[in-house]
Amino acid sequence: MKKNILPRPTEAELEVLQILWKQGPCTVRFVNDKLNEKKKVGYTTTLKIMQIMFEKNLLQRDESKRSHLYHTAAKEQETRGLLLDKFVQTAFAGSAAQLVMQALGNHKTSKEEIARIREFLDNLEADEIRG
Amino acid sequence: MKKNILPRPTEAELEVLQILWKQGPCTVRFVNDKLNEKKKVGYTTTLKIMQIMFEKNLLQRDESKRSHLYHTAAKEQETRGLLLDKFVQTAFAGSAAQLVMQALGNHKTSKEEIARIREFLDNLEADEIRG
DNA sequence: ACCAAAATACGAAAAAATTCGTATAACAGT
DNA sequence: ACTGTTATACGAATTTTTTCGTATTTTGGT
Repeated sequence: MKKNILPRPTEAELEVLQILWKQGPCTVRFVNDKLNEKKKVGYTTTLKIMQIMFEKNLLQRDESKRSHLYHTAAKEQETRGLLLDKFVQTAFAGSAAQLVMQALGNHKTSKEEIARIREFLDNLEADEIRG
Repeated sequence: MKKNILPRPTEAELEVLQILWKQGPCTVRFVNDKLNEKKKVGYTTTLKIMQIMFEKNLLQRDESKRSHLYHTAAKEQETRGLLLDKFVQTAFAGSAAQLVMQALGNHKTSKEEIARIREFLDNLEADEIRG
């Protein structure tokens, strides 16, 4: 099966994706309202961004109703992975471990989160040993 | 003391920074050669980018010789931290722990790296308990 | 059927980022 | 001092991304 390689979203596009990830399928109106909670942005601007994302296949939409319902084309994890790869490359010279440590250092991480990360590492190593 | 808030570097600028981080102070020529190991890019293009970075105070330079020697204005860690913050915000909805786990999941991390991350977590928690 | 409200489509302006051409200055070797 | 090489400065073209104005369409209420 052919892996559909989607383009990396721009920053404005990412803001839209965040909303769709959180809320599920939305109308342009809804996304625009959400965006405006953070900064002023015109409706047609948001519309255009989402239309472009549709053309790029970053989004799909249900056109059966008047207000189209948009949803993401790729899984949240997939897109984040794509962005992460690029980011590790360009900002951390390819070293994921470096990034991880800096991330843990900067943002104060709670005990619970640290615990979850530990668990995660356990599983990782377990997998590694198996193959 | 006033914290000098530098702008977030663009992608092209980041490529330059990576080289300077790795090599220390460089001439434009050197940076351009390095860049060309990965992709074709004209000398004056690289020059221009670095001049802009100089104007933005992302870089400083020694002009005493004919070939100016450029070096980064901020510490590697500082810049990475800045980029990381933004990235966590826009791609991981502010959750550093999420980012960490995805980073560890995607890139196969070696046992040694995992061990170092564990140590890091130990220290983190120790610090947390103390203060 | 008509009108106001709200949606999409489209094109293009504006802003940001990247690329490069040309002019000019500095230097090295002869 | 002359000449070719290599550097910087500068401006502008190109490309990418973001923003929005205007036209048109759809719909719901009267």
